[in-house]
Amino acid sequence: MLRALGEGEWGPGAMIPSEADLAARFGVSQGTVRKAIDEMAAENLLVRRQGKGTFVATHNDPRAFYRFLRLASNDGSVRPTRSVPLSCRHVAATEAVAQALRLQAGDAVVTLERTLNFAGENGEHVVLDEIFLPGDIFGSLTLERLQQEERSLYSVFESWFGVRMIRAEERLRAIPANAHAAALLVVPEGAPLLLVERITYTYGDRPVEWRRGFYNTEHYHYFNELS
Amino acid sequence: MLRALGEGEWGPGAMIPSEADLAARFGVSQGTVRKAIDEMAAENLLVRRQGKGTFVATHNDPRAFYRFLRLASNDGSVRPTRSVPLSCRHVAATEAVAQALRLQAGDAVVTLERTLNFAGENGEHVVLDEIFLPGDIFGSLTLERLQQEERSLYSVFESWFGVRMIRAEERLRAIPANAHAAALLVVPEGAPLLLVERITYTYGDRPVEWRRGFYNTEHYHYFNELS
DNA sequence: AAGTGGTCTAGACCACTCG
DNA sequence: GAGTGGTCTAGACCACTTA
Repeated sequence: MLRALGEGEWGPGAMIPSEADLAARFGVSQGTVRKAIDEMAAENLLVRRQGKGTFVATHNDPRAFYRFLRLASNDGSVRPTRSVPLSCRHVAATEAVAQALRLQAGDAVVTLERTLNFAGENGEHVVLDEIFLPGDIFGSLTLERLQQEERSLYSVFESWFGVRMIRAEERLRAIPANAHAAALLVVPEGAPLLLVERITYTYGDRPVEWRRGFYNTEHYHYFNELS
Repeated sequence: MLRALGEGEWGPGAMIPSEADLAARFGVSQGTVRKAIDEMAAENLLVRRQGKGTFVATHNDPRAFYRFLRLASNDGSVRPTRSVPLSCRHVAATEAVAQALRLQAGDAVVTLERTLNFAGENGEHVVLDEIFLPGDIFGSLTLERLQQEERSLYSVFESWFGVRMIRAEERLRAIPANAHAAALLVVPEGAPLLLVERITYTYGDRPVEWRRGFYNTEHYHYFNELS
């Protein structure tokens, strides 16, 4: 019911009409609108704020900056992260990339490399990300533009390309570090790394990002809640 | 409101009173009861079944047998698992165990080792679990009794000790296989393994299990949904 | 004070299950 | 057909935010 509207009518961060207005517009009662909004809020599509209104979820909100980052320090300390872009190239999709992004092999793809840094005594690089994005949307991405950004990648993607990341699926494995990752993460070649493969979806379950993250889990870990 | 009741009044798998009965009992309307039940169902404490009733969640239900197991085959195939108990010893809690289970170092603890097997061509052992349980609850656990069981561990714990696992926190790291794990999982010593540390909680956020799972992620992976 | 979401009510009707 | 959860209504009142 409201899903179709959520896809275009109100931009990220915008306030949607009040429950009473929506009820009148759709010819249902306020309680019904309320329930629909509740469901979308449970899916992190909307954010309610009492006394203010209901807003379209956005990665530009500091509260949601690291919504998809499940990394925490082993000793419980919380440090700010910094993303360091390394490369940004325009290539043709390999079979694997095409399958993940539901493209044809050979289609235009933007591939991006970056490390995640945690501030602190040693300031080590903890994550190396290889990111693949469909070229038809992200074709104008360049390393220079990224290097001038302080915000999170998803925040940038949202501002520049209007792509809101809604949900993601991750697959985790333990693998030996290859030479490239070992050099960037400053670990011996062959050292165990946590490989986090992520496919990120936007509205309509369209995959818009494939990401392979190499995590050095010596001082950090991936956390998860099960219920 | 209903939480206090959920802790003892109705057993696992039992049907709770109808929404109308509960409304009368607490002097609120059916809609309010409904909302409370909705919230508990969202936390997997209750299970609703239209036309039948609302039931207390249980690990004995086939639908929930592997609620906490986030392991899937890389090729998408689904195979039944088999748990092979290896040892069951009564020991004194080390510092690490005591902290995880909120006990004092030296308190009685039951430690259990088992592998998880996936049926199939090769029938390999994919997971080695080291499980630590508070001795005051699980003191009567023995290897012999476990070996005669076909059900999941949590299902057994629920039947034998009345302990329902409600939620869990997991921390994941990549580590090199030690000699013990390498032998049981049939991988070279030092091969990368996924270490999944889990603390499992029962009602009242009481930790009742600490588990260290060593996952061989060559043909399987840990999956997760982010939203 | 006006507008927002948050909670609750009392009742209606529907969809599903089972004897 | 009786009993269950599933959905919806129209309205009341409360808590929070902002001007």
